[in-house]
This record gives sequence, structure tokens and C-alpha cells, in this order.
Amino acid sequence: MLSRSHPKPLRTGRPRSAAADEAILEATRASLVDLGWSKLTMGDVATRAGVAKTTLYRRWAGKNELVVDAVAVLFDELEMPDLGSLSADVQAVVLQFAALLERPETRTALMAVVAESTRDEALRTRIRDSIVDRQKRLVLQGRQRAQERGELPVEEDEEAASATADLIFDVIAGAVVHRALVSAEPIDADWARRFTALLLAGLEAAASS
Amino acid sequence: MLSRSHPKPLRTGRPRSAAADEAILEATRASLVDLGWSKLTMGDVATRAGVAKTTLYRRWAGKNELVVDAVAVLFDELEMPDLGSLSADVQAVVLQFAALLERPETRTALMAVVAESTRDEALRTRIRDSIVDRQKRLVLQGRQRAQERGELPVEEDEEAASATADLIFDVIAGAVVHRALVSAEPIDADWARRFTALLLAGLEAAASS
DNA sequence: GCAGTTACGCTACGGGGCGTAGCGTAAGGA
DNA sequence: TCCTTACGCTACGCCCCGTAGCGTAACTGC
Repeated sequence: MLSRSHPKPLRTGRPRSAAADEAILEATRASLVDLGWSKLTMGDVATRAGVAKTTLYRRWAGKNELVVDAVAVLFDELEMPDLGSLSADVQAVVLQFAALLERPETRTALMAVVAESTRDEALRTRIRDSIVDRQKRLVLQGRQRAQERGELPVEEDEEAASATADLIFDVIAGAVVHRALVSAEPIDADWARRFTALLLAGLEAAASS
Repeated sequence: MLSRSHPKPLRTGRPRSAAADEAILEATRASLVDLGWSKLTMGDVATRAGVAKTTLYRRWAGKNELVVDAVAVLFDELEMPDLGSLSADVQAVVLQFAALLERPETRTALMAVVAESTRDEALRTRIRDSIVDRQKRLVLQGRQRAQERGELPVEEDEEAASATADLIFDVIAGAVVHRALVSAEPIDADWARRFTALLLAGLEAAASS
């Protein structure tokens, strides 16, 4: 494995257009909104972006990878606020995540690429790195703050702590996604409040046991 | 809306082959296993089932509807056992659901059709009727038994009770699906135990408040 | 400047799936 | 037996995929 990943050393020839990159990703999101995942085509994206179809294939292997990258940046909007209590923080994140899932781009793309990833290890890694880990970071951040406030105990066993964080992450993200996309019911402040109450009550009980 | 749904009245001519129906659904599941959702084609399913492609289109509008029906029957396997305690019952259902998601047919198909349903109201209804409601029934059944055992209080407000059941359903199904397909981590007895402990502790705390 | 290297736009193409039309045949019901 | 509907089969136009080939554009090192 030569260090081919670093584009630094010995770059010669015409550089890739950064403007084209952004235009393509923007066009991809627009096409997702207008056409949805299944009817989105590489040709349509190329036309919208004002580039040749071959230019897309020089950067992305196919529709899957392209859409993951196009949607990933939207997850940068997610932030863990510091509202003074774990309950308020969790509710805020839940509502943020729900708002993201309200957007037609993410709605149609997220489940589709996850479905594809069940048969594509490389795609799963790409999703994990560019989307899932960004969400997971929020859980770790929230726990950190809660521990500083004394709302959550500091777990000694690092392995157990990691497993707990994974569990909480699956519960939060899973419940929100399921509510939004499967049950197709609105996620309002009231739902966020009731969900958070359920989750935190479970955590407290588990901590005191 | 004439009562076209009931095939009873005035059925004349050659009846549809029930054997063909089953052969097609079985072929669809086999094709899902071999090819996955994205590479599954109507032509391939027809060939496997030993029927003409036109026969498929006489029964299903397209790939989405066909796959939903093919996978839906697998969800009939889900059953709420009566193991004597709510905790044991929930753990058992979680493991059952996880086992279902281990199967390549459901793995590749479930998220894909849900993704499609975000832009197809009719498909969403179909999924709800043939898949989601079958799972939801288990939650209601489990609550019923837990109330009979005295493990859960009987909620007076019917609307609040329904909202709680919906919440629990989204938490359980969402967490299991997220763990299995997004985090792509194994769901073993230990995870089921820890998840159930978290959920039930939250429920008890909410009930006593 | 000039040569070398890489990116880009464009065209064209084979391959394959989609969904339907049309036809002759098969299987039930009145 | 007639009527009606389902079935198998063939053929088709349509669209998308992913790539090859070519001339041009942009940037680097000499």
C-alpha cells in the first residue's frame, strides 16, 4: 500500500476543479429532492451540475458513493448544544435529527444507501465514516457533559462504557429514524420530551443498580 | 370506489394460479438472497419462478410491491411468547426480530422498501398493513400480558396509552434495526438483556411518576 | 516558452432492464 | 358449447449504465 492517498507529493497536470465537485454534490441534492433516490440518474446529475457524465465517474464509482457524499455534509449541521441539563440536550439533539430527516434529500437517501450497504462492505465503511460517526460523536459529547454536571456516573470499565454508549446511540438514532421513516409520524417537541424521559429514566435506574 | 377488492362476486374465466403466486414470491426471496435488492430484476424473478414476465406484471405493479409481499410473510414468524415476565418476553421478541434481520432477504429488502416508501404513499400503506402492523401487534400483546401480571399499570387515558405504545414500538424496532443494519453489530443475548433492562427501567420510572 | 501530465467536454456505443402490445393457447364458468 | 379471463411467448421502444476515444484546457517543471 503506497501512500497514494496523500495528494500532496508530486501533483502535476491539470488539477481537479473544486467548483465542479461542489456543483456536482449540490446537483445531487437537488436531484434527490426532485426525483428521489430511485429515479435519480448519473446523467441527470451531470446535466444539472453542468459537467460531463464522465467527470462524475472520474470522482465517484457510482450512484451510491455519490449520494453518500452529497448527503454527508448535511450531518455537519448536527450539534450538541449545552442547555444546562442532559434532558434538554437530548431533546434538542432529537429535534435536530428529526428536522434533518424531514428534508426530502435525507429522507429518500438515508435508508436507501443503508440498504445498499448491507451488500457492500466498502459502502458501509464510507457511511460509517462520513455519517454515522458524526452522530455518534454527539452521544459521547453529551455523556461527557452529563458526567461533568454529575448527572451520569463515570463508568470505570472502559469496555462497558463503550458498550453503553453504543446502546444509547442505537436507541436514540434508531427510535428517531423509525418514528420518522417507518411509522411516518411527526416528531414534535412533545414526542421528544416523552422519549427523552423514557431514555433518561432508564439510564438513571441502570446507573443506580 | 367499487368493491373490486373482493374477488367473490361474479368471478368468471380462468382463475389465477395460486401455485404461480407462491412460486413467484418464493423466487423473489431467492433472488433477494442471491442478488440483493438493487440487482434484483423482474425478468430474473420470472425465470426463477418458471412464469412469464407478463404474469408478474398482472399481479404486481413493480419491484417494490412484489418485494414487500415476498418479505411480509416472513414477519408472520414473529410471535410474542409468554415466558412469565415482561423482561423475558421483550428479550425473546428482540432476539426473534434480530434473527429475522440476519436473513439476507430481509436485510437487503426492508430498508430498501422503506426508502422507496418515502416517496410513495401507496407503498407506505402497503408496508404498514403487511409488515409494520404485524410487529406493532406484538407490543400491544406484550403490554396486555404485563398488565395482567401487574408488571405494568393500566393507563386510563386511551389516547395516552396509544401514544405510549407507539413510542415503545419505535424504540424497540428502531433500536434493533439500527443496531443490525446501521451499526452492523451483532445482536446477541447480552445486548438484548441490556437493552431490555434500559427500556423496562424507563417504563417503570415513568409509571411511578 | 515548451514538453509532459492530468482533467475536462463531447460523442458514440454495447449491454441490459423496464413495461407493454399483440397473439395464440389453456382453464375455468354459465 | 360459448364466454371470459389467465397464461406463455415474442418483440419492441425507451431509458439508463458505464466506458472508449478524441481533441482541448489547465497547470508544472525544465
